[in-house]
Amino acid sequence: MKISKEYNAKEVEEKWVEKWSEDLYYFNWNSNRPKFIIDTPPPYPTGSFHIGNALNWCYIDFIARYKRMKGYEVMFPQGWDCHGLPTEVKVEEIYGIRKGDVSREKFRELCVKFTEENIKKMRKTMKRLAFSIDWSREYITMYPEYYKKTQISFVRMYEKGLIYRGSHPVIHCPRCETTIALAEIEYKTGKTKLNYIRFGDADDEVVIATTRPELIPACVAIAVNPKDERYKDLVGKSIRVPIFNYNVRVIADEEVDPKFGTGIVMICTFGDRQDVRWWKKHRLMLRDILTRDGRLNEKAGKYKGLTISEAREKIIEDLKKDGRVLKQEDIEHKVGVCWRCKTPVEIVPEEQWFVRVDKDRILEFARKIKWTPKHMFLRLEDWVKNMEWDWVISRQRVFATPIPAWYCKNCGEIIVAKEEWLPVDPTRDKPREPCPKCKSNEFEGERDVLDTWMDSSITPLVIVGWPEDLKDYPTTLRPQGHDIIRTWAFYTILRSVALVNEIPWYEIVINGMVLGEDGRKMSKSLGNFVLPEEVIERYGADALRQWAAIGGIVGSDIIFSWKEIISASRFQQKFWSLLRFSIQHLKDYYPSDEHLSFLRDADKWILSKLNKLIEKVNKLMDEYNFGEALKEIRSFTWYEFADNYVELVKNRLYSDDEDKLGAKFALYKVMDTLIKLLAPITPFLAEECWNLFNGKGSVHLQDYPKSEKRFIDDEAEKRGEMIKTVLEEIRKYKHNMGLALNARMGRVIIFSRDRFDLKDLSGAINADIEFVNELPEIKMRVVELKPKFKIIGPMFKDKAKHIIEAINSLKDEEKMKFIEEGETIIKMDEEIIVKSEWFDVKLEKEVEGINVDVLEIDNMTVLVEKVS
RNA sequence: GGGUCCGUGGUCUAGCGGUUAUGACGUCGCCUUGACGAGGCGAAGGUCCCCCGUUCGAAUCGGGGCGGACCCA
Repeated sequence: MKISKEYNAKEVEEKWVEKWSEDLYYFNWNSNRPKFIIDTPPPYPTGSFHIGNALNWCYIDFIARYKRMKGYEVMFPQGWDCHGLPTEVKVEEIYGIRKGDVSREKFRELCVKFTEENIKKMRKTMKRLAFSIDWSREYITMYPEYYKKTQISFVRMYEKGLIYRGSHPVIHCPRCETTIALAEIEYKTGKTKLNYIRFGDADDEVVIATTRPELIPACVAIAVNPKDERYKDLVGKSIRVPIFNYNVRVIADEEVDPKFGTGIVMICTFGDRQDVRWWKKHRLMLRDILTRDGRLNEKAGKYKGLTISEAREKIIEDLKKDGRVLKQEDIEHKVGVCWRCKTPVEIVPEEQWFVRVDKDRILEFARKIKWTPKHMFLRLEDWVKNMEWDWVISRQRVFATPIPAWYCKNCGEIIVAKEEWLPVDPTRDKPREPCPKCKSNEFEGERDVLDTWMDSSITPLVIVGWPEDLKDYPTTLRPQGHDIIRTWAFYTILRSVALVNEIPWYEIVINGMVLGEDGRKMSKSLGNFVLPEEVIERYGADALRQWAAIGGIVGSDIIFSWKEIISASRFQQKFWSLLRFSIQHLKDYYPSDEHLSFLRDADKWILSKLNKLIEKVNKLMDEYNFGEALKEIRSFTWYEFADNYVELVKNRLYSDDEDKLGAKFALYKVMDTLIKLLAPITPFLAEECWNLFNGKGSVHLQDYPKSEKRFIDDEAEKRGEMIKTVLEEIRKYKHNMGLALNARMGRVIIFSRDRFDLKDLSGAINADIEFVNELPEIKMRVVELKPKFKIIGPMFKDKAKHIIEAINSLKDEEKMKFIEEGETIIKMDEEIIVKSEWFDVKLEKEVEGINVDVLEIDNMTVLVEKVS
């Protein structure tokens, strides 16, 4: 068979994408193998599988493929978290409509269609990247069979009293016109003005400082710090609110910062979360002045209908006319914005659905999960401990799972659907029973829908058969990014505890974010954005996968780097060349233990190193340290196997000697092993090589290599290392002498106490080599005595320095005597016997009378006869 | 302001009590050697952010700075 000289990654990969059968990765509940179930992230179907997703999925796939080869029945499912604002926003954009312009059904339909197209695109990229997903288990949260489960989870939690309807201030996005969760806020720094505004009348004037003058009509109290001497007398007084002419009380609270502004603050319903805290604590009244599309309402009097920023200008203007604005300072402040549309959010009082958050219980369960890396648990802990509010799950949108509830028109009773009624859309369907309280049949369907996290926080349950048939729980592993610990990880733990009183997974592995080549977050606006498709087009999927493995450790952010991609693809070329070489020599060869007797030092050396490599790689893969694992594989392949072993045995392989069987045996073992070790990381390269090398089945169905003790041989390794060292030194020598590396050279004489196999070495350097015991004509001089601190340090502690100084100050002939006799006596406070074995000795040797070059290699002296 | 992670040749990175401080990319020189010129062989290049301490010995441990990233107020 003709094998092309160049490895064409694109061609090979596209071939295997076509050829691989999808059932290669089907999960079977009936298998006897131990189960390994991965709760994979259902991405949001944006239509583009970006490089950050790719990193995450590479890690998952490394684990899935590795565990499969290790004998596990691996479930690698794939879902899509479809619902939510971004799609609604996108659909509104595409069709130039607002959600209210068409019927709910029509709007939902448009969203579904849009999402389906996006999923199709992303699926294609994922297949091209060789992710070993079981596509037969794909779930799509916007379809009734899935959202029915979301609704069941809602009903069950409602029945347990874990979901309730209540009135509470919530975060509201005026652009999206919906409530959002605390976790969905982002903070942005911006400049604003701090306004000093005079409240009250002539006899009791109060100057407050605020960044939000438009909220003056929502002012319900004025607060000062109780320790603030300046305002002692103010507390308890009633002060008039300017323009709106009603009175509010002055209260005292420790949380007022006396250093901010004037130290007097107005409390509004609601300017920020601190206002909410004060409002609750002091049982203040409520003045809700905002409409849900971000305008002021009738409570704001003449400012009714103005947007927040219009109102701010107008009110300041009016206050100025009245001489009530004393000062305006520019300040930096952080403002909470909607993480989807970046509009500043407001806090408004609302009737909403909430999920109770039992912080202690969630943390108790979260602690039972094994976190990789460990410190990521702290992020969750930090978040949970600082939570003040329950989780708001109702949203005023359309494209989401409907809340299965109605309100009785007659008596106002809340009717939550029975499980057997699900799925339902209460805006269309009716309850199947009359109102249990008043027997009325008139209902108002709930128009609010569920937070998308309600869909995606039950994935570990859904993939193992809940609610019909929960087969195996907790699942094994959750892989995800650190950006969604406070959302997805947190919600999933909460829901698992609430629904089945269990942790959702035994382990959670957190991956980092991908940064652009400039080290900043990858984003289109920064121009450092790279698409996986672009990398695949230029260097192939395996190269991208190698980058993912090697670029960083799990948990830390990783910088995208074309250099890494290039060096990955070079490694593939190198491996390909090795494969071609091996195949050429291994035609019709199959390893047999009968060939063990033909193993020479070089063979034993590489086999020993190979088996140690297997041990290391297994351990590293178990720890999800893919980078180290791949580095070990690469450096063994390149620096031990290719550069040295192959060079050493070439001569034997091209000869007719029977001991070429030893070389073939080792060559076969090494290639067979390396292909399998690489399979989880570069599945295409491995499959192509396996197909040419072995021809039987898929490499992905093979067992992962296990280290064979019988090949681990430290003595052989030592001899091999000596051979390798001599080879390298002679290469260097030839290079310095301007000789071609394969040029015939003069006789080589090695003076050494150790003996090793010279046959392959002789072939590799193209020279005759022999050992000698005595080289009487050599004169030796001690050049350096390098102390072995590991020995001397602990033995002599602080005296070590003096002993070393004493030894180094010996005269040349005394040093020589010290080496020959093996010890000497140093006089300090007492006499100390110092052994020469505590030092690394560097000798210089000179030869008289022969025309040779002398090489010092470790403990050997190598003479190279000069040929003129 | 709080928490977490991190500062190692030009760039990125490994090492986390004793190494000649790892490797990649880049740079320079030599070589078309029977797997590989998108290759091979070799070389140059480092105050391991700064200061103080622990120790016989610190890139590595402790303390304090300085700087960066992320998460949260």
